[in-house]
Amino acid sequence: MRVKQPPRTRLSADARERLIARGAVAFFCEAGFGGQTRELAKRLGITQPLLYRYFPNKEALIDRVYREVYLNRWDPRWEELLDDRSRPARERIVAFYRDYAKAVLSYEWIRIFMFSGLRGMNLNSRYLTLVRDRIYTRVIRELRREYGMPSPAEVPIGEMEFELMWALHASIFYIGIRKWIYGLEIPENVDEVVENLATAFLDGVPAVMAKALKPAAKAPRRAPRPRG
Amino acid sequence: MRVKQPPRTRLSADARERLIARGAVAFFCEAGFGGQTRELAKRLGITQPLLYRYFPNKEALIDRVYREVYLNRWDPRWEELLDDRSRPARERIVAFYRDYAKAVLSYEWIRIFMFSGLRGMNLNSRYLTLVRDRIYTRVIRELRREYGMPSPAEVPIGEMEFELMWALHASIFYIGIRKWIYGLEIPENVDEVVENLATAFLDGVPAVMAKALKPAAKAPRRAPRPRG
DNA sequence: AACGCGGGTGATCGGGCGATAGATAGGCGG
DNA sequence: CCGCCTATCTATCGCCCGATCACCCGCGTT
Repeated sequence: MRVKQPPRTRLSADARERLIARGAVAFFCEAGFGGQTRELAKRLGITQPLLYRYFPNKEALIDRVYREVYLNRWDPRWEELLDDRSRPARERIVAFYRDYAKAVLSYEWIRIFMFSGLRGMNLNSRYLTLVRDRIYTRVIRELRREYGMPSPAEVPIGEMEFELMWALHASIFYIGIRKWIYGLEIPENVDEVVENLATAFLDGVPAVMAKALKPAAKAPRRAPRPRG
Repeated sequence: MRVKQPPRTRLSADARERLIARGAVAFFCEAGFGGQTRELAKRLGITQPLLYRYFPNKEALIDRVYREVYLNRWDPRWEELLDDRSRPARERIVAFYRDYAKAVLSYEWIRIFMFSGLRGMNLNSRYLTLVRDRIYTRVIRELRREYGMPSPAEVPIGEMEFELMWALHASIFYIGIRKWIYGLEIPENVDEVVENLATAFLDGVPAVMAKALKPAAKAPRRAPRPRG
């Protein structure tokens, strides 16, 4: 006797492809890219060979996952927000990080980001270069302006200033790592924590930046630089 | 004619086991735990079945890697260092983080830590609970003392204080992530960066802690607290 | 010199998993 | 209502990889 199979649902090629792509994101960010195509198919309620009608091989599926996750997450309004000088700089920066945290502190983003990094993709470095060029530079520029310091055009942004930005970025991103990679409990209202981190950063940064902008007041960091 | 094989080197069981264990750490932290036993054997210059003479299966090998990495990294002197009240608290804390960073910012530690987290091991959470209970509490205790605030026995450590510690931890750990997971360039002298992060933290923390210790001065974070 | 213990190897098995090929059936155009 | 297109399925291939087994051989002991 034939066992009653769940009825073979027939979708348009477009719809099915989108379903597979979305399912692949959910699956691979949980199981890692070592996850098996049979398992993915089972979760989608389809047979495994059907995946190969829409994607030539597993690698293409993974590429699609990358594109799905990396591309659809960048909000161009972030840059506008940071540039909008009708609002105080501090307010803009805090608003930005509140928003950025909301976009980035998700199970999918955090895990895919880690998996792709560990896999040796250069997607991470490309993405983070974007963050540095589009966000960090803007924040530093606006902060310098706020505190009456020379603009980046006059005095280029120093390594230590970027490190400060990295530290803020890290303290926010790590909340997601704690939750979705280590499986630790995190505070109920992440929003408040992010806001505190951003404001604490803004309170602490001028002193450090001022110090970094006066390199003369500081011992040269390494001796053997025999230059005229 | 027999091809000259690399001479079958015969070691004592102990020596061989240690060699395999060390090689497994190096191999798996690079390739991930999906790395193949044949590849590991090749790097060790032995045949793959020999692995199974010393370890019953791949999982046991991985367990050994965990033990190798997780256990040998905790320095009990850290706690003594933080407790040593003959030195100023700030100095102790900066010294600790300089040392801790040196221990933790290594290719092996960072990657194994991430891999084991993504694999769903609870080793990470166990380790980090240790860090919280042994380090964070100590740092907060000493800082409170330094700034004339009530001791943890009087006023328990609040969530926001722990979040501050997490932020510092994150900003240091993330340096390793940037380098060994994302493959990004990091500053030449990490020591200086870590020291700056620690001192900036120490400069910024009293204000935030003071605020956190006066919950009355702050709006209750959730409405349903009907108060006069 | 003979022996045997134990470290090391070659050959191979069995299951798992990516990928393919040919059969089947849903649904639209006529 | 027929016929075709194509989305989906069943069956299977071939390789990879963890694991096993039988055998080899160098060294210490007697």
